[in-house]
Amino acid sequence: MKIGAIAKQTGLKIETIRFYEAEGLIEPPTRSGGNYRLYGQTHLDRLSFIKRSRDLGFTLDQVRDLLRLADNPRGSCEEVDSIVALHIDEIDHKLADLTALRSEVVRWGGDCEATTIAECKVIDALSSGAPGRL
Amino acid sequence: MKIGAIAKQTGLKIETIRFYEAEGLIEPPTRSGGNYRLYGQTHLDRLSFIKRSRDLGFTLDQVRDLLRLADNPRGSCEEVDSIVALHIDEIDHKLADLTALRSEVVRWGGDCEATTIAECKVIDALSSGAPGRL
DNA sequence: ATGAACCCTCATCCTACTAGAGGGTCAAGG
DNA sequence: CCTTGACCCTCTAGTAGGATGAGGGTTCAT
Repeated sequence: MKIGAIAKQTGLKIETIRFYEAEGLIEPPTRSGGNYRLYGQTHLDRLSFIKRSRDLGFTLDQVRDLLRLADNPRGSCEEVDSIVALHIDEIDHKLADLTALRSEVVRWGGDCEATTIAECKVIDALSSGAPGRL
Repeated sequence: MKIGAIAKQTGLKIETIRFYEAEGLIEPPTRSGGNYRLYGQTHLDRLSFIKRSRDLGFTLDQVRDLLRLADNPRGSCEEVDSIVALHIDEIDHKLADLTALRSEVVRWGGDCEATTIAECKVIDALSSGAPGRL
């Protein structure tokens, strides 16, 4: 299959697939007479793996590690578990940060009823370094 | 004050301040005989404004807009309100995404008890496009 | 044979900085 | 007077993870 077809099947963009090839995440596929990339099931599997991992928020470096581990069926899955655990930790941190952030933003700008900038609470808060736990 | 001093006062890095100058977010300051940047209260205020806005998660473009609005005290603060409301929306979306993501990751990797890759649930899920609403 | 749809490479851009090379300035100590 | 160290300068390039566009070639149906 050509790159457009595999892009549709995996849900990746064409450019992204070429980017992954340049990054060494997938093997360069064979080429047709007209120099088109031709993919098979192996590539489809690998690209789907990458797509799913990315959708789950793993970085490309983490995906690289997961691929390396997946390529070695006899290996221990300890390392996989630790990558996942780390990722969950990262997500939890981001969630906490975002939640705190939201309440700050709401607190600062949530019910500004001024009409001009001169009276605007938000601008005021940003300007004066108003009280805040930030 | 020199750039190092204002960096300490604002909590910004020196390079970041120079970057903001190059980006046009602040006026180029006067220079000393030795070509050092010399800042005053105006710069301190503006840089603090930027720092606080960034800490609240506004993009540089949003900060640019907020600065422009803040510079015009007679203007309406409607636009400020809409920037803030939009930002809260964005945060809410990210929160929802991250929450969904977390439960997916936990579901896929939360209690893998395998010892080898061949049996590892996580790798399996990533490889086979296992059930999931993702 | 021509037009549309597809593909190619290569270069540049995006956010918001960060890091490093290679040098200049300035005040204090010896 | 000289050196040392802290500070500053400009300029370039790099980061993640692609997106976008220019300028072309290929394939296939009509």
